[in-house]
Amino acid sequence: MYNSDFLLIKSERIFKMPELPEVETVMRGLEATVKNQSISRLNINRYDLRIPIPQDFRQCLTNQTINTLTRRGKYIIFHMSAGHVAILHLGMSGRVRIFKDSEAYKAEKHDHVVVYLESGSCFVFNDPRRFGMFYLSSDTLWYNEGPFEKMGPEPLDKTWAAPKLHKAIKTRKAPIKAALLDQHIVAGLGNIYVCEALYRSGIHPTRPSNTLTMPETKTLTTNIKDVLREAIKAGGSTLRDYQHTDGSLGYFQHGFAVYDQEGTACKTAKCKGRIERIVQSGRSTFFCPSCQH
DNA sequence: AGTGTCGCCTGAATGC
DNA sequence: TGCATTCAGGCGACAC
Repeated sequence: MYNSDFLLIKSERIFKMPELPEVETVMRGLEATVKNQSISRLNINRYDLRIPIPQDFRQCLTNQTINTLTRRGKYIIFHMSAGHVAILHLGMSGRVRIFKDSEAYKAEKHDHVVVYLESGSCFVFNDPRRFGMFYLSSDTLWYNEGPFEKMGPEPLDKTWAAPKLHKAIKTRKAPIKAALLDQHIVAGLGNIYVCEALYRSGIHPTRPSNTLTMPETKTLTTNIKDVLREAIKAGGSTLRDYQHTDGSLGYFQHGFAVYDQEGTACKTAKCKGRIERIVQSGRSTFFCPSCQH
């Protein structure tokens, strides 16, 4: 049955966790519902996320207006009228559900925060693993606090290009895979898009960061931007689809070239390689040993 | 300061 | 069938 008052923003599969494109998609999906809306009521079902929800969260936000949303790295920033910001991170398993009519809201396991708006809509933050966070800061201070204080540049920013990345990694001995996951070097990348970008660039994930040449770094920055833009585009089309379905679609209708593709044939033309999985600092890395050097 | 490891947490998948 | 084990990983804390 057509169900237009339920919009689901989530990862289709457990291993698809939110990285920059997913967070951007969630933010865009929320925007129309929350922009310039006053919060009439707010339910907090549990405070004990890994980073606890502050005790005054409800009091600080009730009857305040959400002016705008922005994104920084993997965080969504709710800019409130009275100078607060509420900062949301989806962690590993965080999801947001939106109900155009809050009467249609049905509680689910792990619904930690439910925000009711004056329009009659509501949205829900659900996070089974509780690795996410939802906390408060001030509109003038948040940018220089906590995870944002030393956070690296936005990869989709026009000013982020090869020279910046090269400067940041040229003294690093750590594998390029680890460097790209480091939010101090560049913001918003996670395991999936790092694997995909390195694959497209033909760069081996174990390469010490300081061995990347400027041309390789240029290829890498271009591919990082491309892979993120494509994912955001796919997320956007999925969002539109969601409004006419029961939420059975995921963010992406296409798969990944290497991520979770261990043992499959490399998709590069003429390459006879098979995708391998290795573990780097406790995380899976997927790559083609034949065309990544 | 840079680098690596651990713990947090739940649910899906796997093993016996 | 049922119970135990393994695995997934962003981020902060910590050790070296």
